[in-house]
Amino acid sequence: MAKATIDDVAHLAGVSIKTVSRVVNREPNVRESTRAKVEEAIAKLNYRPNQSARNLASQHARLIVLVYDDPSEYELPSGGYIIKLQEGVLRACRAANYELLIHPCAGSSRHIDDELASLIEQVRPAGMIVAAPLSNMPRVVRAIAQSGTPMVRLSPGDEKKDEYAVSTNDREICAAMTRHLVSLGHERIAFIKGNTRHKAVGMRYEGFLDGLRESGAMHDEDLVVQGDNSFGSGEELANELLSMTSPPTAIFAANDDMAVGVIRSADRMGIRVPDELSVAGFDDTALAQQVYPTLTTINQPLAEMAEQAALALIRSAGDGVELRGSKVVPAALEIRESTGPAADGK
Amino acid sequence: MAKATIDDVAHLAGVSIKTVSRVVNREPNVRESTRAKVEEAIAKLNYRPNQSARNLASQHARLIVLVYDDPSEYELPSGGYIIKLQEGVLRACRAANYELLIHPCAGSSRHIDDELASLIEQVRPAGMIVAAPLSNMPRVVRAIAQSGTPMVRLSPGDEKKDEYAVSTNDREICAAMTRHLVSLGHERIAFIKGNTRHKAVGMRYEGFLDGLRESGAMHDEDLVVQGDNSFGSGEELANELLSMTSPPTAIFAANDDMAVGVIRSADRMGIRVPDELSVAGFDDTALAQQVYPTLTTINQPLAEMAEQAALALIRSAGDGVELRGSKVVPAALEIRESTGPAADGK
DNA sequence: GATTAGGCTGACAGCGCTGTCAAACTGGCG
DNA sequence: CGCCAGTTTGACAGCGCTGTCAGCCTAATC
Repeated sequence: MAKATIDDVAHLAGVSIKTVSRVVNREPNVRESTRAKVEEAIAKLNYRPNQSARNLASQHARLIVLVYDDPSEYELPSGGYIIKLQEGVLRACRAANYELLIHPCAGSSRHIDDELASLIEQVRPAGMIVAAPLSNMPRVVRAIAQSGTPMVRLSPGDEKKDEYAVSTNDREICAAMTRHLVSLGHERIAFIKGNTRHKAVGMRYEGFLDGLRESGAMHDEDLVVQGDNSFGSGEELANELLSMTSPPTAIFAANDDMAVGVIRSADRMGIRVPDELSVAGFDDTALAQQVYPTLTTINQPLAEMAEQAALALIRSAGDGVELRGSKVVPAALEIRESTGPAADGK
Repeated sequence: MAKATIDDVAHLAGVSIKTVSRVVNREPNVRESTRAKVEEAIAKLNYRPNQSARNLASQHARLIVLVYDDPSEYELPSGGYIIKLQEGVLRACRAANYELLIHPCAGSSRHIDDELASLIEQVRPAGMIVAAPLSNMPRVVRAIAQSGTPMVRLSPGDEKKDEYAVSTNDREICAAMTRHLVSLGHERIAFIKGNTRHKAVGMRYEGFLDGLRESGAMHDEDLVVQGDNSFGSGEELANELLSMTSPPTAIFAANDDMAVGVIRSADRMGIRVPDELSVAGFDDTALAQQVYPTLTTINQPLAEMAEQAALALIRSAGDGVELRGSKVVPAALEIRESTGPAADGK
């Protein structure tokens, strides 16, 4: 019942441990008949290589680390963002038989670089995936880069040539959403900006401006307000916007939580959505389909992005080719009930 | 710049590597002056022990594995359940300098025991935390137990004496919620049962019955329906319940998602909550505070439960004492806007 | 001063695997 | 048949740490 080691397998198959190692690692130059013998022995003994030993000998673990800003500190309790990232990474890991270590850490901490260096030296992962907003922080990126561990940044907002990054087309898709609102007849469209810790979130506002420009719509500075990504801020800012003498007929929020806050505010003020007010968000969180009316939003392909990141890391660990360049996974509009034609006669 | 090893430290401090190992592992029997010398050397070289080597030598990793049923298969996209579990485990890990490996797996898979055995043999974690509903599955529990890895089960519903489990008082707290509804004057209270994959969820219905009995209220079988934990099922079942000739004045759903479905249904049917209908849920997900009206629910202390589980595992890894018995972390009522006095004259 | 218990330290053998390198074998060709 | 290049295999030295055990040193005791 004691777990079999490579020696047991070698013995049973009548070969050296090195040959067993070759078979296990699918290395070339093993005769077919030998391979078969070894595989039979492996099956018979139910042998499974000890990762720690492999890691020690090969200097890196079959492990991917996902680091992200500790959500308990500031973020929405929904955690949908993180779950989706994990889901994508796990999809890639499962196929390649890698495991996933998650390591949220306080982006604001002064010792974050030390913490990461320590983590890396301790587990020596095959690669690190750094989620926004950590991926925007030079100290974080530098700490990992210095260790020589392959890294891919998610939505960094500022790709450098010598690194690999995966992002989405925040700006373009927000322009598209804006054009959609304009095409519904909205002339006074408000925008609630998000927390700019995520640089990509900043791009959403740029996209909004692009969309206005592209569709020849008016831009009113008074209709742009600054939120903090929270449900509460959306609610509060909507209260203000909707109390204006000439209120907007559509509100586009930089994320779903704020958009849902807007709907809640409208609900309390007796303003019907979408009849009197159109609301659009960004993220397509679970919430978007659970509110009433369901929220028109933008589906950020977080899981796919994370999967691409993991895939790149695994590939690079396999062939040793250095990561470089970047990849854009496009987002998509999700038109639901919360947007509709602008009210007439306004 | 090459990473320092234990030999480098031993050399610099003028002691043997074993002594360095003692200092690093806080073992007793090291003279204070020696300890200081070693610590100085460690600091100077910025030495960090290589986990893989430690793992290999000590036969287990400073790693806790959290396994749960793969949510992408059937569960709500919110993932709040998982995030909370992770949060709790991470809290404990951070303090003890452990890392967290997450491993969702398909509970329905025929090879799940093999998958887990393989995982365990490969990473040799210090312990495993098994979340519901996996923690109810004999095959899963047996596979882990056989490996000899310390394990704690979360909400297993059926503690065995020789294992450690952490759960909450589902039944008692549901009785309390029911009494609360009765005390508000409700006489026709419906209950939407949840998916019984989670045995603990089954206890919620028992608690409902207890509460009815304890407060001397009537029990009407027709008001008990079977949901599947999803938002959609809550909505659908509420449609039916509220269309009855003598509809309930309160609906208690076995989880928040279904409760929110109920609110949505009422909203669509023009039934005011809580004026005409009280709604209660269970879980206190993020959603509960974001719906309108905010949802009265039960705060299941998932993060605390997970933290206790991890703490127990870490403790056991430290002192080698076997885990045994079980721990109950009590839940709490969260009374919000969705419940109120029963409508008069009904 | 001799003896002894106990605190402190170090030598050394692994843990189970991979990487390196040399040896053995193979088949094709002159 | 001998030779060569290419393929297949194995011996062995680590990877960096922990566990075991023996030895040393100290101080307390008689």
